[in-house]
Amino acid sequence: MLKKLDAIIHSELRLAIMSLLVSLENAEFTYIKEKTEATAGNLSVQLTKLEEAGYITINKGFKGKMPQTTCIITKQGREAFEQYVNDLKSYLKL
Amino acid sequence: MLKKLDAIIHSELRLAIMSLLVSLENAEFTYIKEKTEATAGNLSVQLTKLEEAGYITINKGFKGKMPQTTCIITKQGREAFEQYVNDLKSYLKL
DNA sequence: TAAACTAGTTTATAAAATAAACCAAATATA
DNA sequence: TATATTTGGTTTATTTTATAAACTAGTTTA
Repeated sequence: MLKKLDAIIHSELRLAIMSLLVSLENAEFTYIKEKTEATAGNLSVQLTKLEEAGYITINKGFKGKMPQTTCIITKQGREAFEQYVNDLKSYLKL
Repeated sequence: MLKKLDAIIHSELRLAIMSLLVSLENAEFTYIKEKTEATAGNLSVQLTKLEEAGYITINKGFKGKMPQTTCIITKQGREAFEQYVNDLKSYLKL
């Protein structure tokens, strides 16, 4: 009856990250931090988990002289997110 | 922007329990266990947490000679569930 | 040049989920 | 009629996860 929810996505902060990334070409670490109001440490950890799951790719570069981390959702990540939303609907009767 | 999700409800098993209870007058422990495919131990713990949060009431009695635990969602629980669904929608853009 | 700030990562701690072990009573089986 | 086995749970221990704190490396500003 109830589908198992993707645990990688279900975590609140990772869900927030994914929901930002699905509708964005790419997003900077600092932007995600601002939008989610997460601490840098927590964000760093959760981004790494999403990357390890293959749901996002993390790009490190520089903006001027300052380091800059940008994130992009992968095809796999987009699909997983859609699947998660569908699974969740069965819980919420949406 | 993103509302904080109710942590009590967000847990996968508790979400499954709540989603069952919102559309049922009451449900037996064994019924919930069957539907959610949770272990008895995990279910026991999560039901207690929902009760402590004031989201359900747990009733202990007997069905014939066997012990029987039944759960009912409270008004507060119903409201919290509705709030959770609304908050979640902002994450999922539903 | 020292203080404060930016952009993070790593590590330690707290909280949560889950599993394993246990218990009491009922029922089925040899 | 003993004795397994099953039912319906609870309690406790273990694992996993989330979060916070501490740290690094470099930059900007006073």
